Amino acid sequence: MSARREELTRQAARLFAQKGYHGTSIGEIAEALGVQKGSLYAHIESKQDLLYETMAEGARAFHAGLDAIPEELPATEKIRFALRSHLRVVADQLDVATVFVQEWRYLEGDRREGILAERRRYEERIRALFREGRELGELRSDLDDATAALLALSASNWAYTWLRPGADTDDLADRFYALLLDGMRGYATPD
Amino acid sequence: MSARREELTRQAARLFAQKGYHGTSIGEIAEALGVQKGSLYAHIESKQDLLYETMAEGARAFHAGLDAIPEELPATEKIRFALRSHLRVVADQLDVATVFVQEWRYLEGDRREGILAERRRYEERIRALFREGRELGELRSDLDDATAALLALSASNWAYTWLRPGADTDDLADRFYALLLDGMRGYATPD
DNA sequence: TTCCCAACCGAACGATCGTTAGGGTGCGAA
DNA sequence: TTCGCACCCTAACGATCGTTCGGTTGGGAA
Repeated sequence: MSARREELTRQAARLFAQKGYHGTSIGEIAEALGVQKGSLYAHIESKQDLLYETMAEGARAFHAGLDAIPEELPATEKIRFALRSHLRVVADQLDVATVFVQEWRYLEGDRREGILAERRRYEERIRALFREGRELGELRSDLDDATAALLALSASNWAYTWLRPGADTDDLADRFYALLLDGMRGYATPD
Repeated sequence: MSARREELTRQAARLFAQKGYHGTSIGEIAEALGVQKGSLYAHIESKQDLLYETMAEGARAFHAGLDAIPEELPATEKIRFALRSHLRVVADQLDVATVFVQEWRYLEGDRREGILAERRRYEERIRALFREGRELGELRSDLDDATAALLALSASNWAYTWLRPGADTDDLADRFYALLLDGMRGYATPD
């Protein structure tokens, strides 16, 4: 993929994140590149291509974050690292993450199913961490791990709306982690 | 507001939630009402009107939920009721809530500022509950209430993506509440 | 020096968009 | 019986949309 082509995808992701897929015209993307809109079709076949590529990049980034977590860590540590990874992806690739999280429904055709499958797989990988934590006794035995994963994933998925680039996402993830694991009540944190 | 007019707003909210504001055409809304698209302009002045009214209805519903929480309750109970209220609004008015949460950025003009102010005020009301809980000693004294509110609000705001109408939202809210307050760790729940 | 090819231009295409205008219909109040 | 009004239709408007196409350009490989 040529440098120019990557610049095109980057600008498209930026505009899709800012104004939405349907709210962004091919003309605007071309203008961001300093080019006539017809010229874009030397690089792409359709506007959908740009959406798909941004989504694929998002899926790749989120999964790569989980892949980097050492298998031998305790389940709770894996959860902590998963939170860190997720927030870091959002902060570092805010445009891509924003599009990945909220523009996927405008994907059409076969590609849509593929991306949706990647999204489901990501959620399942997170859920598995909580299940593992419960089964290994690191988390309470009566934990409803589906609800727990839902809570953590929901909070993470919402992050694109308030995370600003440059934030200390590791620290923030650790704060989330501490709240989720030990709770907010006064008596819940023995030292 | 006439019955026909309310039906129009309802259908618009449904389509905006399903296909997005820019992804929904006036023609589609008209078709849902069994009417020619030009006929809609006997009821509205512009497509923006429909978006604004859905947003305003969302703001009203979310705030009304908080208004109904008795002032004399302990802060932690208020938090539990706030979670119940939020999830109930999402489940009962899924279309309106979906639009309120993710289509606000397509609002234009003065109305946009008004709706944004209502969104900020809602977040501030939630944050105040956690602050109150900490100050009254119901929550741990070292609680980072901004982060705590962010965590709870993020999870709630994401609910429109997975909540299905007819779900037992009170039960789900209580499960979220229990996880947030007491944590997921094994030793964190004395009886 | 020739050739290739990625990149872009300029102009146009049909389709669809939100909106407007003028006229019609039927029902409830006066 | 008349009137007003809510509601709808048909037709068209200009604007903008995504996309196509033949032609041009410039720099690196041969």
